[in-house]
Order: sequence, then structure tokens, then C-alpha cells
Amino acid sequence: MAKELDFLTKRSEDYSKWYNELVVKADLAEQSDVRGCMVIKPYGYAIWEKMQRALDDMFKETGVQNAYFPLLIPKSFLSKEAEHVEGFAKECAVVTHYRLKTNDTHDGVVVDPAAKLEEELIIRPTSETIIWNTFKNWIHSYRDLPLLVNQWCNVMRWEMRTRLFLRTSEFLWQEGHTAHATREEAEARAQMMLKVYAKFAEEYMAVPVIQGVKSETERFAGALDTYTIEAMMQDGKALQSGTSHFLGQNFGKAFEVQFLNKDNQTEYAWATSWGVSTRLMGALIMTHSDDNGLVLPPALAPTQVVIIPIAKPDQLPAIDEKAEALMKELKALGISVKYDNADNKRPGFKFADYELKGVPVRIVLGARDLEQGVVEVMRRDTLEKENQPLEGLAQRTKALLDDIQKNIFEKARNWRDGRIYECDNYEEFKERIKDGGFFLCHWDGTAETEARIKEETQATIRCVPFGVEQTPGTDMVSGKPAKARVLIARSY
RNA sequence: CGGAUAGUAGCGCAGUUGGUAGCGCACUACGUUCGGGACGUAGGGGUCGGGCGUUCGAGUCGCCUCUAUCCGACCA
Repeated sequence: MAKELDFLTKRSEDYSKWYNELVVKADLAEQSDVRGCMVIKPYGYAIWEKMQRALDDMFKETGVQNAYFPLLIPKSFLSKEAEHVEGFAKECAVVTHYRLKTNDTHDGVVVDPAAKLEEELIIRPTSETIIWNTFKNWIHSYRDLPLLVNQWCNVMRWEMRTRLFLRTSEFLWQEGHTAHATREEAEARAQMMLKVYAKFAEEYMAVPVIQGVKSETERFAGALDTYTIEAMMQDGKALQSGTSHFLGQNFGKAFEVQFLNKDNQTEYAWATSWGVSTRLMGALIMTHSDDNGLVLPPALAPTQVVIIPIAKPDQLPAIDEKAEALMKELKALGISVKYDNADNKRPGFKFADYELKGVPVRIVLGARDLEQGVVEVMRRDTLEKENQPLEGLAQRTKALLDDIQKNIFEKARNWRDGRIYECDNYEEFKERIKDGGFFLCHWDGTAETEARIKEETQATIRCVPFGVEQTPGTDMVSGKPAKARVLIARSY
């Protein structure tokens, strides 16, 4: 008799707990013994690698090249751009010494006070400063521009409170940094990269996003404009999933990156930076998963199809043979497939386990069914099972994977669209925001109003969304005239 | 950095008025099983976060300390 499937806390009971348990039990990651840090396990990393590959290809199509810059940044670099340093100063890890020595009792090590650094080094929280310090040497002429580089690396921000994937002290990301000869070109690049992120989120992750521009207070430290993609999680909260910044000439001036233009005039270079991180893993998990576990979009699933045999030991060789043939067909169609004929786990355990891990399609080869020439095919997104003939199975499976990819995107989008509200009454807003969702409200454009909303409701202006027809109105808080509706939500 | 809670096996926990360490899961071996998270038998695993004190005796009482988690402030 089946035990009750109570391995995972229900989403409806405790969303945070559900998320944490899911990340650990699906074998994606776990808390490290090191404060605020995360261990990404092989299965989780395999998903991240697929994300990296897809993003990297998209970057390269826009002319970006990869490079690598140092982990350690001299303290003086960070202080060259005033707003930038202010934004990050509170969360920087600092290297002060370069040597240890054994202690007096010879049972441990202590920092050698004699090895104090002249100038402290900061573990990068982001690399604008060290990269622009380098760009100074690379850029002399308009012919050197645009300069389009990206690096895949880790960064460290000493966060007070951490959550697996969503906020950890150290995280993996990519950061793109570009230098341009004109303001227009830099602005266009910042928006272009936002489009790349939106496309990646929707086409690969199947996560619908809202694109927009941040308010002044929510901007990246040192940016003139910050563009963002915002996704809605299943608890109705927003997750900032990627950002692209137009940095103006701030870093060009701070690091004296000047070039001669066609008219032989000296100019400061214009900058952008843009990044997405392992936080995307959190978005992926929280958007699609259910009470049975992870639901992965086929485009990013390390294993797209799992084949499970059901047989007594003496029947297994015959099924192995059928499975091998089927795997060969699936692989020929570019499908990643795993055959799990381990005999130390029972089928029921395997079913539950692959559902927990989000494998999009499961094919069961049962001795009994095979006598009728059929197999059982289950799709993870709807958990629907169907008996199908072996004939033409590989082709149909490929189509099924495409259908799953499409279906989970549409499901997520419909779900989100049903939770986007226009709201013109602040009292009503205060009540309804408690249940989550995205609110489109008129905003007078002042930081005071923004601060008051945050103070009273914990919700923030996520962005001024693009592509929303804008009609002027009155700010729901201050009653002052407002030019546009902005997107307000509670967020991670 | 404020407020709360908790540190006992890899994980989750119990441990009564102080009396010498236990449960579930996981792990190892063997056997029976195998169509939705199997069962039996036998095992292995612990400086009870650390220090000091009270006591004949401390997981348990007192003081100090460290760490973690949650709620705030901060944040991709």
C-alpha cells in the first residue's frame, strides 16, 4: 500500500518551507557550512550549465566576447565612483592580510600581523571598477569602440539574510560590460541586452517577464538608468530576474577612459553593464514547480526523458534490449535520455524521485504492457499518463517535449496575468497587496511617495513597465498628477 | 545591528523530580520483494556547540561564550 506522499511541504501551507525543501530534496543545492554560502550540487549545476550555454550563445550573436578579470579589487578603485561605492560599501568582504602563521600553542593558525596589506583588497561585489580601470588601457580611439565583453564569475556581497539561489553571500553570474562612443549607442545596448534576457527567460526558462525601467531610488549604484525583467513567483511576489544598466559617462570619467572621436576631439566613453545570476535558478524553481517537486522546462532539463523498466529480474534482459533501441532513437533526435534499470530501487520510488527532480517525460517499459506492444508515457507538467505504441514513440516524444515547453510557459503567463491589477485607491491597495500580485498604479514620480508605499506595505515600485498603454492620472497616495502607471509588488 | 527561538548520530527530533544516551529517516550486510516512495533480521555510528561553576554524580541546574535559524534594516 502506498504511503502518503508527505515528503515535501505543500506550497499552500508554507511557501518558503516548500521552496527550501524542494531545493534540497531535488538535489539542486544545499546550505554550506560557510556563512551565507551555498553548495550547488551536480544536478543543480547541470541546469545552470545549460542556462550558461544558451545565454552565452545569445550574447555572442550580439557581438559580445568573453574575458576574465581579477577577483580582488584594490580599495581605491571602488571609491572612484561616489554613488557606486556608497551602494556597495556596506556589503563588501575585505582582504587585509596575505599570510597566516602557526599559533603559540602550535595547534592552529592565526593571521600574521606582520603580513598586513598596504592597501586592502575587496572581493568583487561587481566588476565595473576593475574593468573600467582596464578599459582605460584598451580604449584610445573611436576605432576601439564599441568594446563588448562579458565575464562568467563569482561575486561576493555580504548579505545579512540569505536564501538558497535567491540571495547568497557568494553567487555565480555573468556580468557584461560595454564601452561606446555615443550615448545613443550605449542606451541601445542596455536595452538590447534586456531584450536578450527577456527572450531567454521566456523561451528557455518558460518564465514570463515584465520589462521596464527602475525608478531612481531602485537604480543600480552609479547608473543613469536600470532596466529590469520582473517575474512573478507562485506566491504572488516579484523576483527581479535580470538587470541591464545604462551607466552614462560615470565610469568613463571616474577611470579617465577617454578616446579621440572622428573629429579629433577627446571624449569620455559611454558605458553599460548587465547581469543575470544563479538567482535565475530560483525563478525557474518557483515559477513551475508543484507539490510533487520540480517541473523543468525541456529546454533546460539535464535529462529530458527517463525510461523506467518494470519487470521481474528474469524479464529484465528483454526489456533492456527494447530500452536500448528506444534510447538510440531518442538520442538521434537530440533528446537527452536516461535509462534507470537499477535493481535496488523499486519502480514507485523511481517515479516519485524523477517527479521530484522535474524530468519532463517518463516512459515506463512494463513487461505486462509490452506484451500488448504499448508503453506508458507520463508528462511531468500535467502528470497525465497515456499508453502509447512503441511504433513512432521517439517522434511523438519530441513533439511532447515541445508541447510541455509551450504549455508551462502559457500556464505561468495565464497565472500571472490573472494577478495583475490596476488599482487607483490606496486603501484598497493596502488590503489587496497582502495577497500578492502585481499592481499597476499611477505614481507622481516622487521618492517620498515611493518611500511611503514601501514603509506602509513593504511593496516597492518594481519598474515603469514598457509596452503598457499609458494614460495620465492621479497618484493614488498623494493625489498629485501622475504621468504613468508603474508596477508595484512585494518582492524577493 | 535590534527582537525571538534553537544547538543531542549525516538529517529530523525525544530525553520527566539531576542517576551514566534513545527514536524515525539515512547508512552497511544477508534474505524475501519489485505495476506509485517495500519488508524482515543483524549491524555501524555520539567529546550531548564550547568554557567555568554547583553536586557524590550534569544532556538536564547557574553564569559566560560561540554558532545557526526566523522576524526587522540591507539586497541580483
